[in-house]
Amino acid sequence: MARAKQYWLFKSEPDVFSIDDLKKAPKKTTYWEGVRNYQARNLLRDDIKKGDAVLYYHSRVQPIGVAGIARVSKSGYPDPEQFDPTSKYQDAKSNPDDPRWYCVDLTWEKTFAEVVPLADLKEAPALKDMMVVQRGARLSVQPVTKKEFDAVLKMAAAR
DNA sequence: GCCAACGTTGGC
DNA sequence: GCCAACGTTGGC
Repeated sequence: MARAKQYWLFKSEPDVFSIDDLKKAPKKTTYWEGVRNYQARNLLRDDIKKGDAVLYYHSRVQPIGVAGIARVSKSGYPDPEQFDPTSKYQDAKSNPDDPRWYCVDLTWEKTFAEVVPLADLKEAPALKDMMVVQRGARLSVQPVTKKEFDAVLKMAAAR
């Protein structure tokens, strides 16, 4: 029985890994490593599944906002970097038999002609409950409703 | 670059 | 188990 597709928002700092970097990556795919927050980890491990749609959000660097769309191409699996001593994401306390951190694979799907800026998201009545517009929302992987997802697509198309 | 808000750590 | 101190995030 097919599970209903779900929607998410992934934050990234574009000077670290932008949506263009994702588009240029081999097979336009990367693994979303380095999430070291338990709430986000739980989503990656338990809830985010292959086929889910993702709003690709650029934080910190102007223009801040949703830059495009990506798709989850592999469901949650243990983040290999936690066991890599050369990685800055290594976590020596994580046990390979019971990994602490998870990642998913993300594939580029679409880059908007223009970033939909955070300021516009904040002004849209349909998005008033969206997590990313709330003050102090730091979760790097956030659930998004279908209604919110569609509203962002519409705003991107209207720009 | 600043700094407020947040999550995590660690002493007690 | 509390909570102060600390490190990080992220909008501005």
